[in-house]
Amino acid sequence: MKPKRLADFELLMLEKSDSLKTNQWVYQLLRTNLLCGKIEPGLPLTIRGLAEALNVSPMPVREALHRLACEGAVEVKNNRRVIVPQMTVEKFNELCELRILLETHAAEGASPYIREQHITQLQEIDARIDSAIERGDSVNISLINQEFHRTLYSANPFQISIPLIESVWLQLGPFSQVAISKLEKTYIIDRHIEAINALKQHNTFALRCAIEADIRDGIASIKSVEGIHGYFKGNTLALPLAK
Amino acid sequence: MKPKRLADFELLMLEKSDSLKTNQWVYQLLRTNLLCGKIEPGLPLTIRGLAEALNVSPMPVREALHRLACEGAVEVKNNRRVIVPQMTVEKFNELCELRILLETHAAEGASPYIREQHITQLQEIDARIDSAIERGDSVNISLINQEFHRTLYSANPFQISIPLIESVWLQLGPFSQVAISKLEKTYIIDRHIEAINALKQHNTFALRCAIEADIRDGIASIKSVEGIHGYFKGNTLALPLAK
DNA sequence: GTAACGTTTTTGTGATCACATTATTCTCTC
DNA sequence: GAGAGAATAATGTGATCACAAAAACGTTAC
Repeated sequence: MKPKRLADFELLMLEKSDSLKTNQWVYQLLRTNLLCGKIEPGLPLTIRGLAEALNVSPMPVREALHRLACEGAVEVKNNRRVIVPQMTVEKFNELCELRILLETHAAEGASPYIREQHITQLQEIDARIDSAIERGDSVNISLINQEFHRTLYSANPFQISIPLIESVWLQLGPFSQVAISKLEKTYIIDRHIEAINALKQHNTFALRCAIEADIRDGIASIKSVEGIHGYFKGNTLALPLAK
Repeated sequence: MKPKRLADFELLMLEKSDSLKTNQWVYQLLRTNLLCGKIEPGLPLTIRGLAEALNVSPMPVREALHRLACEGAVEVKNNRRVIVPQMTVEKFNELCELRILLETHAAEGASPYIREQHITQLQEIDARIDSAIERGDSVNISLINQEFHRTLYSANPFQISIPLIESVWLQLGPFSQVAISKLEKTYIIDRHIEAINALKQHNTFALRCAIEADIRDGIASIKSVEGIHGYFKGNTLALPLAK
């Protein structure tokens, strides 16, 4: 079997607005594609290859890849090859624990700053998530879900943990998306509503619980995917590609 | 008063070994200087200026600065100017909380993997810290102290929170160092010994407590510095430069 | 047919240049 | 003398080129 190449992949394109610098456009495009699982784990990424695919010079791609490497979204091997990292069971569990640790903390820190406008904003985002679930649009479920969390934590004007949290998301993203896309039916208890209610009451403890439950639900969904173990690295089961 | 310029600063130099790529050398050099407080908060950093000071082309400096920005060590303003970020009271408190959150977690995760060799390694590092305290070498106290923590957490082979922790250190570093250098006498209860004892007994709870106490001691030292409020941004007190 | 070797191609890094944007400095006006 | 505006200098970004290291390929020997 021939190894997959970059050219074989359809990248999700974002149009480039003029206000956006080229390197930021490339960065966001790659980032989104990674989070959506469009670029699958193990695939080697080359500067020139991406530059050609995106019709830009190698320079902005170089910077974007370096930044993604710094955030843990891609992995630079000793050979200075850049690949999308593969997931192991241990890494997955640790990343989940870090999500809970950081996000419950961030939620607690945001709680005192929540105003009416935040509540309505969060409700609006939650409605969009429901709509995406309705359509079975797994990519947008993830993206809008992240928007919900980011909006909540950002209510704290002195927030500085969001970059750390986004780094964890980036490391979990590609794998989660691959797994979730195999899930026919997404059954969801709406923890976001629980969180919003906790915010209304300024009940910090209930908020922490809702956030933790939300994250754990997501983990449980992923773990419920049939044959999930085959998607982890270092497993002898057939990988999806070989099927 | 003329604003300080990059050229006015004596950079702590590191020799460049051949195995090290130029960009990594520049990165580590800048990183160390930031952690040591050699480059003071508020100072604007320019690519060409640093390139000239280090006798390299602008390209490796560009990459190093971008990476540092990604880690939060330097701040890119809207004007695309790069400066060493200034500390606020709120940011400082939040960073300290994050340190405790992440590092107690990392310590707990490392605990089951601790072997005899780790213990002796940690004891050796701790001895070097004592020696640095003896000499009053505040720069090395910080650097070796970080080595202690990093070594401990790295015992866990599935460790992935260290990059996050290092990011927090980088954000705290410049400010802490400036503050600590004003501290004549560093009185230290050796929490590291407490941590090592907890490790020997595989007492995870005691380990968490020792790590948290160690971090809180450091915070208390900084807060005990006379006139510390003057070093925070947005304060009308005279900054050390104007003294 | 398979493994080892040498050649060719590809890749990342560093350097240099061009350009648009932003600071800085100088000059003119009041 | 001080402030507004224009001219000049400096800066970050993107593009292109040169080079060394690494991967991919084809060839040869067994």
